Amino acid sequence: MTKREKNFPRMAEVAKLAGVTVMTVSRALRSPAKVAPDTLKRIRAAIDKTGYVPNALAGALSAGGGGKTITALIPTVQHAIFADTITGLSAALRPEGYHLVLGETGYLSEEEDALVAAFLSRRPEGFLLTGVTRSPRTRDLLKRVGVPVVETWELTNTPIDMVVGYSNEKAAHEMTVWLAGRGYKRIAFVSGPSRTNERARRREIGYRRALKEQGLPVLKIFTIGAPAAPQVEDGAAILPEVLAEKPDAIFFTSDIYAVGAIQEARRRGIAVPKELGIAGFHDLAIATVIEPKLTTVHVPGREIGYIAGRNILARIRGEPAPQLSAIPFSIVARDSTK
Amino acid sequence: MTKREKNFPRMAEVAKLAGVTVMTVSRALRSPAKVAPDTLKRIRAAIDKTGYVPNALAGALSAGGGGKTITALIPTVQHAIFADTITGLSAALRPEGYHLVLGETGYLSEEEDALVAAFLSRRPEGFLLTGVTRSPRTRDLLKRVGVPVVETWELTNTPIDMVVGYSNEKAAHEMTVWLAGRGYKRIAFVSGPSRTNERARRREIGYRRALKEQGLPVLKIFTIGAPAAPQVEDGAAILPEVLAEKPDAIFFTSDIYAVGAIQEARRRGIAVPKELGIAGFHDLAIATVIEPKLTTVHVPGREIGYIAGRNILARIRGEPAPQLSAIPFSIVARDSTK
DNA sequence: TGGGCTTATGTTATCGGTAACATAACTGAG
DNA sequence: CTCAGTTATGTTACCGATAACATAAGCCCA
Repeated sequence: MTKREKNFPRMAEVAKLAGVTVMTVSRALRSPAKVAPDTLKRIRAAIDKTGYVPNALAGALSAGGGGKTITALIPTVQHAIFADTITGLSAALRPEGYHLVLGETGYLSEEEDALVAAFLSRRPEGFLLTGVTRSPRTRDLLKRVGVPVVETWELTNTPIDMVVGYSNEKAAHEMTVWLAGRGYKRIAFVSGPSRTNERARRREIGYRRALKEQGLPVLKIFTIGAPAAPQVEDGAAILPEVLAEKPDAIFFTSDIYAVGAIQEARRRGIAVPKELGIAGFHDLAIATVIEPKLTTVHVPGREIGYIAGRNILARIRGEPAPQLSAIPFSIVARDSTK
Repeated sequence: MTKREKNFPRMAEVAKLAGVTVMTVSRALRSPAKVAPDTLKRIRAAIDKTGYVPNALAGALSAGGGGKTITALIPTVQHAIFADTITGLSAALRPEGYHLVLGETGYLSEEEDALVAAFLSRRPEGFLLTGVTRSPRTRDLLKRVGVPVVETWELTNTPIDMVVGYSNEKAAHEMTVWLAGRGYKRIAFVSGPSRTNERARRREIGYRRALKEQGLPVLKIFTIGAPAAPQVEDGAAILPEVLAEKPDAIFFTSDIYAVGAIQEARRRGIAVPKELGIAGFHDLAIATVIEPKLTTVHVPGREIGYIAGRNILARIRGEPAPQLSAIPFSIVARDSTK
């Protein structure tokens, strides 16, 4: 790649073909009303002929703005809830002509730091980040440059800029209380990799608080290790250990684990929900495919993405946008609990 | 956004702070070996102090290249197979410092045309496209600009540039033959929205060819209408109509439909696979969650993305890359067929 | 000790556009 | 008929960086 773009025609070529200067072509593209109809026609024809596509990089540089892109950093698209978020965001962005640049952090905080810096160099006009816990360095950087930032999937009173999400603690609390209300006494909790996943951590806090309030025993808490997208097998593998605690219900921080556990319970001849209640989190598609259908917490992945997108766009336009948007979750009672 | 970027510090500020010209800063960043160790230290300090992040837009413009981005256009991230492709692509790109710009076409060809043009303005260095059928306008445009393009999820002898995928026709053919081999005589076929989904179309062709070869009757072919990501309910809803054809097996173009059908069959008291065999396509996670576990065609979503990424990068570097990469699929026999 | 070579840094032009101002041609009212 | 106001287009400077070339020290060996 030396000093000239591949085969992209430039505005200058269009201009020459139409017998005008580049400025007139530029105007024809961004404010056609200011160009004589006849000239406009010639320019349009020239654009067609050359297959000209404006260079947004150059345009943005000159206009002094960003490139009409929003950057989203999520742990992985493999997880349906984040895919939902992306779809929601994408839906918010499209009508305004904004593009989505996607980065996967693999649940790794260092990776997020690296990606923020790297993506910043592309001068996005906004950021969607997952979670609310991050390195001070990244916080500072983002604050300093003053780009609209939405943190998602959790709430906090001290966002970098804005938050869109729900309280994972409250959600887990609510589910635990609900389970207690169904008569379960020994409710176990199986967490995702809490070291790298703050959402899992908050859920554990909510679970503990609920047990204390209800006067129920806190059983040994199990944590699934791998900092990656959850796998059904993980849930199956951990079930035996959890059973050693003699729980009458198990609350998993992900439907995926819960499904694995149900399958494993079936293999072991344990009746769900008769002998053992099982609850998940997220309300994924598999929750209604597994038999018995899974009791879980429905979380609004798509709305989070959409609202986040709307808020970022509002900020860009200089309109007011809420610092905190709480999106409601809900308990979905199905057949895996009594 | 007037004439100056928000709060992003510029190289000039770093330069002043370090007591050098911008050129020296630029060098410190891209070829530090050419800068005196002492100067380098001062520059690094200045960068830290200012929180400077290079403006890749300007850099790319000047260097005459693209912005180290690859654009991927997929129907939707909602569908796990495309999420897989994205993950694979992302994995290939990351080590080389390339960024991924994502567009969702919603299975709409016109949307794809619009997105290709829009994304082209960002001067990506490569494109990943889904499928091999597209408007001549888009084909021409992409050919003309000479950007590396990989078309995916199908094969063709006349790609715009490169293809990475497998033959959907062959895959469906193989599954149909396999079903015939298990003794099924009246094999029905339920297609996804074939008007907007060429993959579904090709699978139908494979299915028909197999039946003809096996001397089996072609039953009425059912097509699920909505041009969107498949839903479990669609499969359940269509089952009664399909049953009117008295099939002894049904081959769905997606696991998602197949799962819905299995659930509906259970509701109706039809024994799967005893009275009715059911097969899907894609080998999604739900295929092993549903009971009986689903017989399906395993397709290599992640590999497709990864290989596509590798090929694009090879092209960018001027290395040879295969015009056609066939990635193997496989039949996965489980319990939903006899 | 001086000219050739290396090393470190600066200068100038340029990437492909757009903002702001300048100018030329045309319009219409007094 | 003239001059102000409009409309259509051109000129110049600049966005933030990098390539290519230029220059100034420092170094070495004959």
